Amino acid sequence: MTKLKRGFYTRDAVTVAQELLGKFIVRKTNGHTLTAMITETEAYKACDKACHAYNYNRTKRNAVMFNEGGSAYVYLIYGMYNCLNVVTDREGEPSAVLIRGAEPCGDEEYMSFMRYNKGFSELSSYQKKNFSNGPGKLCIALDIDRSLNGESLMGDRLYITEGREIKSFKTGKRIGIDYAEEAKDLLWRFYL
DNA sequence: CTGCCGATTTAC
DNA sequence: TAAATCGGCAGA
Repeated sequence: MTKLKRGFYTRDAVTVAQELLGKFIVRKTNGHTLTAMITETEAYKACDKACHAYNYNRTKRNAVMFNEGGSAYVYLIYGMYNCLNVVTDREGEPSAVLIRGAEPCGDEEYMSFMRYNKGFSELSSYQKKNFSNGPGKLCIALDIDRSLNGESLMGDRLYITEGREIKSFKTGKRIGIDYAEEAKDLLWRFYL
């Protein structure tokens, strides 16, 4: 599968969020190549109160969001979970796409041990259903943490490739941002 | 330095 | 339904 190039990422976050559906995340770690198909995304932009870089406010944490599109933004939430984002748009325009969910489709066995410390075939149907259907779960399965913050997606450790052809997708309000006032009703969540 | 709270998950 | 658990950030 072809690795996505810079030009894919240097566009508006909402566009990138929609087009990321069906693409494959590839993560190389400890000699393993883990793969998962993206099934759910959310867009975040500077004009949006739910965004870490709202109003172009720059902090130590969100610094990579100001980069040119094409790197990873990984942050810790609730003190214990990592969330993977894809930085989008041009340099100086802080925006990103949160990867909220993905379906395992390559080296499930290794991912299963990362997540549940047991083989994929031993998982209950409940565990399979909840394998990587949330941002924190996804990062556990793919062995992603803040050491990958700022990592180039054009590199070899973490990147995204062309994927499945998507005929249609659903749209909704973003999750967990009730504090964001008027921005909370934006339909910037996309899923299959 | 203090204190609040979050782009969540899981277990009770 | 609530606990777990800690870094980021604002305000003093």
